[in-house]
Amino acid sequence: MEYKIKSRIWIEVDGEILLGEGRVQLLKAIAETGSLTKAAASLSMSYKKAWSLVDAVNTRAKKPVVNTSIGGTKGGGTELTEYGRTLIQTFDNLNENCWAFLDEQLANSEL
Amino acid sequence: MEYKIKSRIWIEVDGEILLGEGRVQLLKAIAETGSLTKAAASLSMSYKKAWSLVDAVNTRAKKPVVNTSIGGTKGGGTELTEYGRTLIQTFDNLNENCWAFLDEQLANSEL
DNA sequence: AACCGTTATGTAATTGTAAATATAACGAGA
DNA sequence: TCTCGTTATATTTACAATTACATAACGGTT
Repeated sequence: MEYKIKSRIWIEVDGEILLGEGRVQLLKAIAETGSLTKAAASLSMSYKKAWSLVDAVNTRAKKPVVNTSIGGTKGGGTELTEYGRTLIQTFDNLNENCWAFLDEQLANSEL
Repeated sequence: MEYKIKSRIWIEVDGEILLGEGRVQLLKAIAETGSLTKAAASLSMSYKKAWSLVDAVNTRAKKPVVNTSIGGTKGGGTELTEYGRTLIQTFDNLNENCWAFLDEQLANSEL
């Protein structure tokens, strides 16, 4: 019966989405699995969609966010760059700060 | 080329959406037109969708947000309650405070 | 040279959401 | 009592986003 305030944040570049919660989740799955295929599967997401999301992030960010390799013993793989990791870290920080801020704001309102 | 941070906020009750930006916009249109039909049209939204949104807000809020009347010379109409107006007002305040907070947060980050 | 798991990309199929359409009820005024 | 614009609701239609499927390329290893 209580009101709860929720939010979603995202970062844009040139009016297009660079990074949001879904993409961060995907990047985290890539960091864990080392593979875009496995990351997509772990999120029950089609490979095509996962690829499109990562491609969008990679081309719009100021620096590359992932390194990919094709072929070889393991078939290839996808790994986060150092910049990719700081991007995720910063996003998570912004998000948590935002939630705390909004909770406080709502508590101070008269609803 | 610069990163910009965006956000959307909404208020939930029992895990369901009570009020978000779209619903606030609709309530504002109702306040201006005095009619759900006209409000929907002014937002290029189907009447059915508009009605569903208003109904959801009205049934989940702690107090009614609109008063409706059917029939009569003007056919009827929909008007905001006092509580509806304060709800809108508070939502807009929360939203603007959130935007300002996030802009500041992003500026203080290293992205 | 053949194999394997992966990245990369296009096309067809599906499905879930939104819109369009139809219908009923209401009530003040002419 | 008839009209008119509105609220209220169900059903059908259309569309857009997502998934599913198919195919090619890659490069260590065997």
